[in-house]
Amino acid sequence: MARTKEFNEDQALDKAIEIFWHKGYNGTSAQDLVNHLGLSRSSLYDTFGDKQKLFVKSLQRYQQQNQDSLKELLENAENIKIALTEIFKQAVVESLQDRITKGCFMVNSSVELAMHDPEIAKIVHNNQKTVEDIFCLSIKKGQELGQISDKQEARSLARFIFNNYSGIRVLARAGERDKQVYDDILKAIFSLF
Amino acid sequence: MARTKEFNEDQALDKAIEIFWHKGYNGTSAQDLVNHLGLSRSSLYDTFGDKQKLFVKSLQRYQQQNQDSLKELLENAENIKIALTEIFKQAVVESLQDRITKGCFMVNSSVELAMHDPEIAKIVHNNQKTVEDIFCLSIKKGQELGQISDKQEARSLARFIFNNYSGIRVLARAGERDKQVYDDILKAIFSLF
DNA sequence: TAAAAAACGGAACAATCGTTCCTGAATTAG
DNA sequence: CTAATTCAGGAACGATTGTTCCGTTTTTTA
Repeated sequence: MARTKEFNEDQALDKAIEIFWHKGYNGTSAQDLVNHLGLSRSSLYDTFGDKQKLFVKSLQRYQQQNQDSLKELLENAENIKIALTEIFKQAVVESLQDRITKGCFMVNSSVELAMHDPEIAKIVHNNQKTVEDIFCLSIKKGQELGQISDKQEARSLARFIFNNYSGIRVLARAGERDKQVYDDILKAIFSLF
Repeated sequence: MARTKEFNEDQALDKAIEIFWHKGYNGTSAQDLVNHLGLSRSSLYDTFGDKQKLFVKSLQRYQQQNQDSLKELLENAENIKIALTEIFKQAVVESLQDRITKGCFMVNSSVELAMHDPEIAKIVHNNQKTVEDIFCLSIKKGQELGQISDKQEARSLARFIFNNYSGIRVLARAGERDKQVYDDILKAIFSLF
């Protein structure tokens, strides 16, 4: 009876992620969304409700994507320590090649919105806990395998890793383009493992 | 001949820092500024030009205040390593007692604006360089005094410290209130020194 | 073919945005 | 006292904000 949906909702969400990530929530106007998603105003509002709902969906999708790839990367790793360094090196590569420096969508949203929007705060906290747990489990495994020093508790190391990941993403968002700066930080971080 | 200025410009700037810090640039309206600074719309615009100029002046003042106190703290320290841990412990205390979690005004501004406002980007980069240098000099001194391990280069450690400071401020901004989380991070950081 | 739904384009909404301008009162120094 | 300047208050500016609504076209399936 009815016409079938033409655009893929997830593809639209990926577009939304891009522009929210780049410009932030307050910096992105409804017109920006229309232009970037390639949808009409009406379709956009019919499909996603309003700007805030669209943002929340975008952030949740981003979170899921990142957690999945992180999990996969660490679970399939032969050497946990090497895998962790690879994750950071990858973040550095992205930061350097990013012509429009976007940083991390989750970090950006934390800073901009967590404080004023309880729904965003919930997502941020959930992300923090989940990522921390992923790190912690892997580090424990690495310690059992003798790949990572067990001088420090796994939980402490996981939180430490998470903290430095945030820091690096802020650095990238601030526009740092000197590879040496990142390399210095990475050197210090992984001298601990 | 003329009436003298009644309000102190620096006091007004301190008020501006407060609200910009709390709400961000885009989140702070002209009306917010009028209410919080206690100035009339006209006085505000006569004195500071426009919103962007006021923001820049606020951020510059914040930067100066922080760099001064950081410099003083480290220069007067007997033991550099202890002084560094004190700086971080202080940041944790502030993060925990901050009922409205503000994080760090400089970090917040980096994330929100550095990418879209070249003037802010300049301030952010200048701050990064300056703070890094302050850390680096002190760490060198600490290494010469045998208070800090010289296994790592001072420059690398300075950048590492800066990175973790950013991370912690993001964590605070995101609303983290569990002291154990901060303590775990600090423990890991300073096991390196 | 007819009904149902999807999508578009665009007009229109009230609200808020940053900013400018004007008036009038307050205060100062000559 | 007078001229100059600083404030407050508020009206008003055009622009932009997020959002709603309507009319039309397109596509689908029963």
